[in-house]
Amino acid sequence: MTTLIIAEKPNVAKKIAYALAEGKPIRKSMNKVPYYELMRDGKKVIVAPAVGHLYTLAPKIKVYGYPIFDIEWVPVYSAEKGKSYVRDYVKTLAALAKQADEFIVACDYDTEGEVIGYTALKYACGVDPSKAKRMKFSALTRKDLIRAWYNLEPTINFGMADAGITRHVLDWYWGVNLSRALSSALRRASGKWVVLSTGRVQGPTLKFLVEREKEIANFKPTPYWVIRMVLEKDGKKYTANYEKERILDENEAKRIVGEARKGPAFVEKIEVNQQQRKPPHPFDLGTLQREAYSAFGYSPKKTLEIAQRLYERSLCSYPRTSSQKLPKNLNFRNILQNLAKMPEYKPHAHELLGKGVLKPVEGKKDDPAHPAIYPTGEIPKPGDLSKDEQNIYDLIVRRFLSAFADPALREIMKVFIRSNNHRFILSGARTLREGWLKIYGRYVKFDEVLLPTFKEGESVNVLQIKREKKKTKPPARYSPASVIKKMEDLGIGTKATRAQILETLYSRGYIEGKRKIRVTPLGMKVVDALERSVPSIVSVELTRSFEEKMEEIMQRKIEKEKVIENAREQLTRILKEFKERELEIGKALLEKLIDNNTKPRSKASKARELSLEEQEEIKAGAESRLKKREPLVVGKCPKCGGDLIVRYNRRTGKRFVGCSNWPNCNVTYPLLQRGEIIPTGKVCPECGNAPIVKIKEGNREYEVCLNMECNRKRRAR
DNA sequence: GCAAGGTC
Repeated sequence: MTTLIIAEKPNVAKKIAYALAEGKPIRKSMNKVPYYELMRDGKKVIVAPAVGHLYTLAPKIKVYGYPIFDIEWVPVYSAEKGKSYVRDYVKTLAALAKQADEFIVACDYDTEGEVIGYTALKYACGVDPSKAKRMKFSALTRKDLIRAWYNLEPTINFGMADAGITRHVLDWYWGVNLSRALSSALRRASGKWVVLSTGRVQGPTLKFLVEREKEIANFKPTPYWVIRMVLEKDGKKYTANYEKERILDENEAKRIVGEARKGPAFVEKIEVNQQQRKPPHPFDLGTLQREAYSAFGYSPKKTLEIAQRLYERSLCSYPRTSSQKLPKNLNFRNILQNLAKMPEYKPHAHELLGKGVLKPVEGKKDDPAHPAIYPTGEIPKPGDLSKDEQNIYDLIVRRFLSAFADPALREIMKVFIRSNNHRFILSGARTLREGWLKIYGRYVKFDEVLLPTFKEGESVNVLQIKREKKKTKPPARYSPASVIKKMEDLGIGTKATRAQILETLYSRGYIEGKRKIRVTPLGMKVVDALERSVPSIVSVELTRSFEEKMEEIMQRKIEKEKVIENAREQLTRILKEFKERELEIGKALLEKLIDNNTKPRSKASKARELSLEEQEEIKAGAESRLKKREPLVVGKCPKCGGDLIVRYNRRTGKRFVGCSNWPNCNVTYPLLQRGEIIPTGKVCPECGNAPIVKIKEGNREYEVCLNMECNRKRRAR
């Protein structure tokens, strides 16, 4: 008797083998694919891995037309580029199956896992899937795996397999046929062949990006006013805000300023509150992707790739997880002791080890197959990690450590200042006890606004009360990180595919912009065309209806053939109409202008907007993020003694030097727009008050006095 | 050449 256990991936095969072996399993390999042999209860057991899906759907007929419904399962290496490594896994499973007379599927217990097991049995092993048993476990611990071994399900879960197969078929029917239809329409109208695509996830994702684009295009800014009080205490200046944050009427703002100016101003009330802030929950993939984006500017795809490399080197746990919880039986103490071998984590790890009880915070989300992402305790050798890997590793380690740390304690202070019949609020905040911020503080930012001590009733030295005109802003553009979040919230795509689907939208030319995503005219028109002809493909409701059907199939309330047949009929109708209107749809895709909802922009404004955004992207670049908080100081202000710093005009993006005490001090100097600015610390000897800066442009360097009226000449260095 | 879903 030999039993073959099929796991979803190599690492899981290893874990199953080690859990079930009496003693140690023997690691062998075939076609460079690792597998394991062991004895259990007098039986020889082989544990071998798949690598995710080994089979995929492909059309039986290789002509590029539509509609196509005649599809079959084929090995992924024959259907997709870059998947040749899968061949070795299929070959290995096929060979091992010949030695076996009992088969057990031990893939993840979900619909995709069931399909992986089903197709592996049927096509790679050449055995009847109904002959196989099922190991069912929700954690990869020895205990769970042994329990699963002794409580084998007599068959695989055919309801789940059918639901999964149906999902594959429906996605293929809708996605491939509509992608072909779009591409064909465009070719009909333009004579050119451009690959267009859409699908159950791409469609709604592009749609919500388009909606945001339209909101921005249609946005009409409305003016409002804010009122501020600048006051002085112990020689320092503070700004208090009027209790009503926005005033929509300028006359009202004027009246309030006039009345408030009459005074007298005094401290009416002081409110001090303390807040405990718990550490953030352990990382699921989506949260790691967002954090890596905001800390380092990495795209979600890049973060997943880096995390996968760390995982392959055993430095962190499996990254494709939606769990925010750490397993209870994980040896936290051991991991902390190992992390303490690295100098940068040593003090933190030691402090936590001294706490006695190690109980991590956890988030709400869970994942049946994997825990949250944590460092395994394996230590990278110095210089082993690239900069990117080092960054992600640090993020994961610090997030893990801080989950065990004490809450931070914050103090929020509000000083209510009354002037005549009006009230202003001066707000302060500070951290009283750092707690987890000591470890993770570099990746989160809490305001530190220190206020001096005020007493209730004391009079306030008001320097100025003024109104400022502001404008409401359009909603912000999506970033790659916020797109992933939105997809999560809508429940479309999976943790493992969202980043990749976003990349597809870029590669189709539907969207552009590294940090602030803009929908291109092509992207706008694709959504417009689909909305008119196939509205369901840009709606999240399609995913919802798939899910309902899958649930019914799992519960054996409906047959998968029936669901597939229904989709086929529905699509046949839709695609027939699409084909009849192909030329018209293709012409609409070609139109130069975006649809009526978005105004065409003038050349000038478009050019300015793009360049501004590009500048913002560069400025907001990951490397400059930390620097941005510390502006470049080029000298002291001759008028008030403040710092002269390099600032950027919000509207034009052009740089200039201004005083850090703005708006109380209005000293500014123009700057050349090109070249690196290097402070010299010198004051101009000619005019005696403006700073001298060095400008470095390529290989040229020269020093200039910032004062335009000064006679000092440029000096080459 | 097309989807979305696993995975190295």
